[in-house]
Formats: sequence, C-alpha cells, structure tokens
Amino acid sequence: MVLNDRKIKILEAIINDYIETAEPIGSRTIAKKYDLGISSATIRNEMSDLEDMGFIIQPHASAGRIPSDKGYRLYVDRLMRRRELTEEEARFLRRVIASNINQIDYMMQETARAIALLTNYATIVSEPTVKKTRIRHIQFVPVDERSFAMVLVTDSKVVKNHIIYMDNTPDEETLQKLSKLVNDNLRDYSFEDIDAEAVSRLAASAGENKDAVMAVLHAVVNVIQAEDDVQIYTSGVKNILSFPEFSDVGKAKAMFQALEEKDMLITLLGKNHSEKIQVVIGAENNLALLEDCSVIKANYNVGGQNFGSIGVIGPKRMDYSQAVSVLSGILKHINAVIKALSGG
Amino acid sequence: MVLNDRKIKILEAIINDYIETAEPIGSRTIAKKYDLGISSATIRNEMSDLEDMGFIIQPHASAGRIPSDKGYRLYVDRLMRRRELTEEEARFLRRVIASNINQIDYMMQETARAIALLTNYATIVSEPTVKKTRIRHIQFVPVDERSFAMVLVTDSKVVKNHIIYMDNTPDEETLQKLSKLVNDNLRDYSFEDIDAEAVSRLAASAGENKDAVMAVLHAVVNVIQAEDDVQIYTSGVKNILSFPEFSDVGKAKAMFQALEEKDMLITLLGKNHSEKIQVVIGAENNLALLEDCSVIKANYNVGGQNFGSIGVIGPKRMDYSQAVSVLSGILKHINAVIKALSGG
DNA sequence: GTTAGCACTCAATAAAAGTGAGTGCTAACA
DNA sequence: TGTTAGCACTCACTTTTATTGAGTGCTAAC
Repeated sequence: MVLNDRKIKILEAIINDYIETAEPIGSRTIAKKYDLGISSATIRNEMSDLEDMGFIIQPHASAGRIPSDKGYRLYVDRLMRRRELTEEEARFLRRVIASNINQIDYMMQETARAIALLTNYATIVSEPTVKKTRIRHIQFVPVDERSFAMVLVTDSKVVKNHIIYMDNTPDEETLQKLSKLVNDNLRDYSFEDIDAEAVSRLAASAGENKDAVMAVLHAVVNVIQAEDDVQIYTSGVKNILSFPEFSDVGKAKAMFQALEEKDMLITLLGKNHSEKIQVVIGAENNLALLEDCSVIKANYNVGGQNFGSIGVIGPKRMDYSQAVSVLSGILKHINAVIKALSGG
Repeated sequence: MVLNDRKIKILEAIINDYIETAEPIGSRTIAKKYDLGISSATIRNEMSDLEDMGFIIQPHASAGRIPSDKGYRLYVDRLMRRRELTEEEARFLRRVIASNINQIDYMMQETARAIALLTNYATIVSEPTVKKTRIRHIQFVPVDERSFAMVLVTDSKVVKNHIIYMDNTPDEETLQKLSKLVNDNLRDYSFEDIDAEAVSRLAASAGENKDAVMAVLHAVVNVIQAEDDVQIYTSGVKNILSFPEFSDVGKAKAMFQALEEKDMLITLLGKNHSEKIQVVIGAENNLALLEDCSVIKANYNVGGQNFGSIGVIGPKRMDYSQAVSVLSGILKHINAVIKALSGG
C-alpha cells in the first residue's frame, strides 16, 4: 500500500484536527470540515488504509481516529510547517534575554519561564554546573569566624557563590592574598583539573601561607565534588492542568511528581551534542511514566564541551509547530548572546 | 443558649471527623463512632442548637453537618491539642537546618520544602531582602569589561551577589581598592542609609578614585533600589492536588495561579511583629480567591527590625494541630540558629 | 475507483428508579 | 424536664434503562 498524496492530506487533517480539539475525528467530519473534494465514504476507505499502515488508531470500535506515534512522527518529519515567530513574540523573547544578559544561569531560568508562557507547555532547563567550566575569576570573601564565601566567575560569566565552612577560617587579609594566589595560578583551569597534585603544587609556591592554602583548597575541592553534575529547573508545570489529557487529578498529580524527579528529567533531556531541535514523541522517550507526552528539546552552548538543554514537554497532542518555532527562535538569540559574551 | 460540655464534645467530634474524612457527618454516625453515651436523637437536638449558634453548617437539607469558620475558630482557640513532634520529625527538621546553616536564605527555602513534606500542605516563605539588612562585608569581583559582581554579606550572614553593568567598569585592582574603601566606610550601614549624601561623602574621601567611586556606588544604589522588598518562595504547591476539595481540575488550577501571585502571597503572610503562631481561617484572610483555605503562619527573626514569615496553606479542613506543631517545632530551631549565627 | 445506502456498534447523555444517610417532629418514658 | 424511640420526609448519589448520534464496514450501483 502506498502513502499517496490523498492519504497524506487526510492524515494531515486528522492530526491538525486532533491537535486542536483533542477529540477523535471521523470520516464524515473530515469530509464536511476540510474541503478535500471526496466523499466521506472514500475518506473512510483511506482511513482504513491509514490504520492498516499504522499511522492512526481507533480508540474503540465506534469512535473516530486519532494519530498514532508513527503518525505524529511522519507529521513532525515531513508535514509540519515551521512558522516564524510573530514580531511580538520575538520582541518578548529578546527582552527577556537582554534584561538578564549578565547572568547566564539566571537568564536560562527566565528563558524557561518565557517559553512556558509563550507555548503554554511545561519547560525544563538543564544547566551545567561548575565542574567543567573554566575559572575566570575566584574571590574569597569573609563571612564569619567559621565560614567564608567563594565567589566564582566562570569563563562563560556565570557568577556563583559557595559557602565554605572551616574550623580555622583565615582572616580577611589572608583570604585576599589567597584570592590573588589562586587567581594567578588557576585561571583557565576547570574544577575537574584541580586534583590533589594541583593543590600541592600550588601550595608549594605559596610560601608562608602554605597551610592555609592547603586547607582552603581542600575545602573548595570538597564543596565542588559534593555538587551535582547538572542543575535542573522547570517552569510552567501548572500548564498541564489545562489539557484535557490531565483533567483527571490523579494523572495530573502523577505528572507533577514525575516532573520533580531530577533523574527522570535528566534522562528526558538526554545527553547529546546535536545542534538541531529534537522531537521525542510518546513512548520514544522510553519512560513509562511519560509515554503519553512528547518532548521538544535543544542544546544551547556554554562554550566548548559544555552545554545545557532546554526542553518543552506537553501531551503527545501538542502543537509541535509552535513549540519548535519558539524553541528555534529563542535558541538563535541565546547562542548569539552567549557567543558574544564569552567572545567579547 | 449555652455552649455546655456536651455540645463541645459533639462539636469536637464533628470537626475531627470532618478533618479526617472530608464528608459531612450526621447524628447517627456520631452516636455510633464516638462513645458519647447519648442517642442519635439527642445528638440531633444538640446539633440543631450548634447550627443555630453558628458553629456548624448543613450543606443541604438532607446532609450531615460540617464545621463553619466560627466552629474552626473555636476549635483552634480552645479545643485543639498541640502535639509534640515525633523524634523522627524533629530529627529530620534539625538535619535540614543544620545542613544549610551557613546561608539563611537557602536554609529558609529548604525549610519550606521540609515543612511541605511533613505536613503535606503548601508552604510559603517570605524573605526580607537586603534593603534593610546591615552590611557586614562587600566585595566587588570583576566579571568582564562591562560588568562586575557585588558580593554582599549581611549581618545575618546571608550571602548574595548582584551583577552590576557599567560602561566603564574599573579594572581588577581598582575594584579591589573600592572594595576596601567601601568596607571600611559602610560597614554596618543598611542599604537604605546609602543615599546621595552618603555617596558623595564617601567619594570625597576617595582621593584619586573619586569618579570610579561615584560611578560604582551609583550603580550599586540603582541595583538595590530596583529590587523588590521581599522575596517569596513556595514549596509543595502540588500537594493541593491530594485534597478532595481540589479534585476539580479547574479549582486546582485557580489555586495554582493564586499561589503564583506574589502580591497575594505577601498579603496572605501579612505583616506584623507577633512572635506567636497565627491561624487564619477561611474568609478571615479577606482574599476571595482563598476563602476556602486556612493559613498557619509565623514570623522568624532575621535580626532586629527584619523578619521573614513562614506560612502553611491548606483547605479549611486542614490538620491544624499537626501544622501548628510542625511550625512551632521548626521555629524554635530556626530562631535559635539565627540568633547563634548573628550573635557568634 | 468512487459513492450512496444501510445495518451495526458503542460511548455518551438523559431519564427513571432505587438507595441510604440524613433531618425534624412527636409522643412516650424516666 | 431532659432523653429517646419512632416515623415520615428530603435529597444527593448510585444504578438501571433508554435514547441518541457519531462513527464504522460492507455491498451494490454508478
């Protein structure tokens, strides 16, 4: 059986209609609503074929048809038209990015919020943590007798602070000297590179402050080691309450719970270096809990090996075209901004 | 009509039962379930009285009774028994606090999460921002040509950073000098105190760096002025999906939306200096959207004039006893920790 | 190959009947 | 005089039954 032009037109009508209404659609409705120039009986025959070919499904005997995962896949790969962002949407996204331009981590959170707002789906952002990023500047700041703060500026200009707790915290002056020493010696290192050997090498060149250097650096290394590999933020999770797919509170709750599982979200966003926008439909994500959801995701660049991901998650019956457009629209901006930041 | 002992026992039974089951309760059920030594007919008479007195309500003619706001109020003020935290709960809370002891703001977020976990209600935390807190230490850290970070340690040892964007960012060395200058002169100031006059006074004593000082301080003042008065965090909002009161997705969604409105949350937490735990029942909060919810809240101390609030919000039919116990239990710990921190 | 016609299916909706937890009132009892 | 058994009544909720309508597949004619 061959997927001729007419079958494709019918399939497209089914998918578009289902995305819009969330109701199974039948042959007569298609004949009336979409001007295909053929009768409902003919459409019926074609739909029967489409079902045999696996592109659509009948939820029960006397119902209309809905798209199958395979149907969505065809739609996303071949049928869907990307649209440009409206001027208004583009302006909104530009503003969000521009007003957070100095803090990439914060910018990503705000971006997630913006995407959730524009698409009405839930948005997930992963942000690589400092382990792999290179040190641009480190400053130790005194807090009290038992602790000080390490302020870290990475090469991608993320600013983070970590509180470090030590029994014998060096005094302000010593901390200042240590800041300088560490800065002079470890600039452009990544935290991964700071192993025991690097620590002792640095301590050797520290002269009178050797002990303090050792202690501080060990504390620093401990703090960094203890940190998770990636941070995950979500935004707009409450949007799922708007979809008839989740009109059952039990299902909605399960979904909320799933979207709080960090491990699951990490799996969901996956780990690859693709620069393209990826669409994962239904069971393709291999997560039983989310088999009725689709994910549209993309990686953004944080310099070299490091990248984070942004994903939009919604019901399978989501507006792929819109989500892809928004995501690709924003990605262009972000990558440009990040490049400008780390280049400039 | 007098609220005698028997009426109180019956009211207590009604409230306890309703808190547990969320179903209206009738005279026969009370007679069977609670061993009050009187017949259902007698209970019926008493219930009729309780309804006349406004303590209970009949949702419709042939239903049982449920507590009114006035009934809950009586319960909370006179009937409810506070319980001690179990050893396990106490240990859990202590651990949460202890492991975040160095960052009060972070600690409060984690505390909110912990309370939400223990109570299964949504938790709201407000955190006073830096405007009123006193400066313990300030450090300027270079980021790039057009920006630097201001790291701020307050007298309550909250560490925060703000990115400051300036066309002519001073170089590293100058920033270091400025840090020292500002530290020496503005320690124990609050940001509110840094007005134009203070800025120029400081600039006068800056010698060669006068222009840079002016520029940086103006930028700092701008950043601080732009900041909101309080920050609000919520945790466990998804818990509301567990209550039959919100089994309708529309209601749940409205609630989610309400709990994202910062202004509403600020109003909800109110502003007072009470050191007691406060219970706000139903319409008492004067927020139409939340008239079916109750709030249990308390203030925690962040040194002197500054305080934040923690609130637990749930359906009116919430387990007041548990929520009050958990909140008072944790408050003791927190205030002790904060006192130790700023004292030591 | 296309389509009108028809019998059939079945979820969803509506209407009808039945159930049961609840009430208020009355009259008898201690 | 307070307590209680008894009874008729109410009304949300559940179950049952009937109705509707959007959908299908198949067949025969164009």
